[in-house]
Amino acid sequence: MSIGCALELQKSAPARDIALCSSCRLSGTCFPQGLDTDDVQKLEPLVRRFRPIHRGEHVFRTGDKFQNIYAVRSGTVKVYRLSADFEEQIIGFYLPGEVLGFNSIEQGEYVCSAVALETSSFCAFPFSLLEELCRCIPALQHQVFRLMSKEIVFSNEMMMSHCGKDARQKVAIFLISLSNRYQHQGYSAREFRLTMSRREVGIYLGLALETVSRTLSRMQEDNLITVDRKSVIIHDLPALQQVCTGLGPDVIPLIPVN
Amino acid sequence: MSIGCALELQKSAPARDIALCSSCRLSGTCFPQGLDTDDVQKLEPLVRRFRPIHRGEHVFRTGDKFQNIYAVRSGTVKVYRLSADFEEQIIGFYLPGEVLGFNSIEQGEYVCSAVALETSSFCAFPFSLLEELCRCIPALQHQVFRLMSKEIVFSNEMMMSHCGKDARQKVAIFLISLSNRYQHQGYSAREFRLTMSRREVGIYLGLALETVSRTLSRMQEDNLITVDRKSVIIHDLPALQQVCTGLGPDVIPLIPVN
DNA sequence: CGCATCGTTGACGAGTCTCAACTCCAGTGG
DNA sequence: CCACTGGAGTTGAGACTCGTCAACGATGCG
Repeated sequence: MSIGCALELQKSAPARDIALCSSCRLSGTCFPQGLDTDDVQKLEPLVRRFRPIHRGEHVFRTGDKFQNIYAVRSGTVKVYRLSADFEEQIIGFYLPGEVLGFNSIEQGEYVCSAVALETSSFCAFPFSLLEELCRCIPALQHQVFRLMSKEIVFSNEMMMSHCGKDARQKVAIFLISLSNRYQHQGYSAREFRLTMSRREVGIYLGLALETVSRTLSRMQEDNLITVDRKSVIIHDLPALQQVCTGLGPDVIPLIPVN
Repeated sequence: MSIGCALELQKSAPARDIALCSSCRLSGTCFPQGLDTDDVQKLEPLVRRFRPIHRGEHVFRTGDKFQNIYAVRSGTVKVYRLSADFEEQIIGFYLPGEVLGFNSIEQGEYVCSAVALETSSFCAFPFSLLEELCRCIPALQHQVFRLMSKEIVFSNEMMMSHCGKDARQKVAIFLISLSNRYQHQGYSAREFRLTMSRREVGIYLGLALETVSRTLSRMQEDNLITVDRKSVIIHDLPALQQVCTGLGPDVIPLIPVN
């Protein structure tokens, strides 16, 4: 069952003790960002909240009618699709505070599938209502544009981090991306769980799963990180960042990585 | 000189015989798409048009204040930036009818540079005015969302076409992407010019320029294409499409590539 | 407890990068 | 008109990274 159905369920069974946008600690990266209290009040009635879903359950599937933009409240979501030759392709992993579904506006149906990698919860924003509200609240419209712009930038970054980088650089970039994103939501930047499998990391980075495994082991030997199955501890973040650029540890970049 | 300055110039020197949106043959992929005649009339006064720029001239540069979204009227634009280690990274090539600048909304300044690869012309849409107009014209707001959504999808596609593909597949995907995009604007799908250098193709695809050259030569040997310097003729489009998927020529894909 | 899945590690080979030489072409100036 | 020059493109040879295949260990689930 995908969440579309769960959403229907929720309508009849009203949400119990689920935080409102106004008191949500993730509102700094989600739609309410930049809105004043008044405008958040207007946004509130749009939001659909419902029970968490478990690992393996889908938020939506390729071909489902596009209705909602989803904000991750907790957990991790893998967004993927199957290529023409039935290989899984991974578009991205979405962490708490991140928003998914923007890539399906044009088609009018979801162009990919979204599945929970662990128990996860969401807020759903019906897109047609969001569009209407955008016309009344300039700050909301701007925020939607900003979020979509951010998605383009992120996708561009990913694209470029696949170009001309070797396995070690790719894995370092991936770890630092996760670290930054967790930190941004108030989690630890140094210590987190890889909620996805080595295979999934490999697909995402364009590497064989064995290469991912080897690279992580190698980084551990070099005292950059400690890996134990799903858990990762970053010991030397600056060194890891230098790995990304391909610069030696003694070279100081003049242009900061943004 | 970047186009920002050219824009100022244009204000004093009014456009001569430059087509309006209502009569523009590219309006099917640009902002006017889906708007009725009335709404296009309202959009018209926003648009800034000016003289073509030459190869090597910039439309904007990294760090410039973000003001306009640009639509390519003719020519080719390379969008790029420098990485932390001063390597050129190419975000994309933009052809007539395509729209650039969406990735800079969030920062408020251009996060990349855009340079003409041949003599090229543009329409500029001041973004703040566009936002305002979006509140009055629902169809325009929806179109901006659609264009941005499309940009996300395209970037996702690029990302995935770098994953787990070998050089031959990457180059085939690149050629077919160009072919489709030219065809969509009424140009030939079979015959076109590669306005970018082998080096630039290589950077974009994450390959060495020698590999690009070798791959093109190899495709010519296989009678898939003819390459002569910048000119490309595609002889066997279906075969080229099969190269993309990695499927043999005798395997019929059940899911059409969209 | 058995089984399936996930992750690790090793050996080998294919594919691509690097380095280098060479050709071709456009533009420049004599 | 031609020689010169620099850039772009092609092609070859060797080195190296990474993918593939395989075996094995660890973990989690029924």
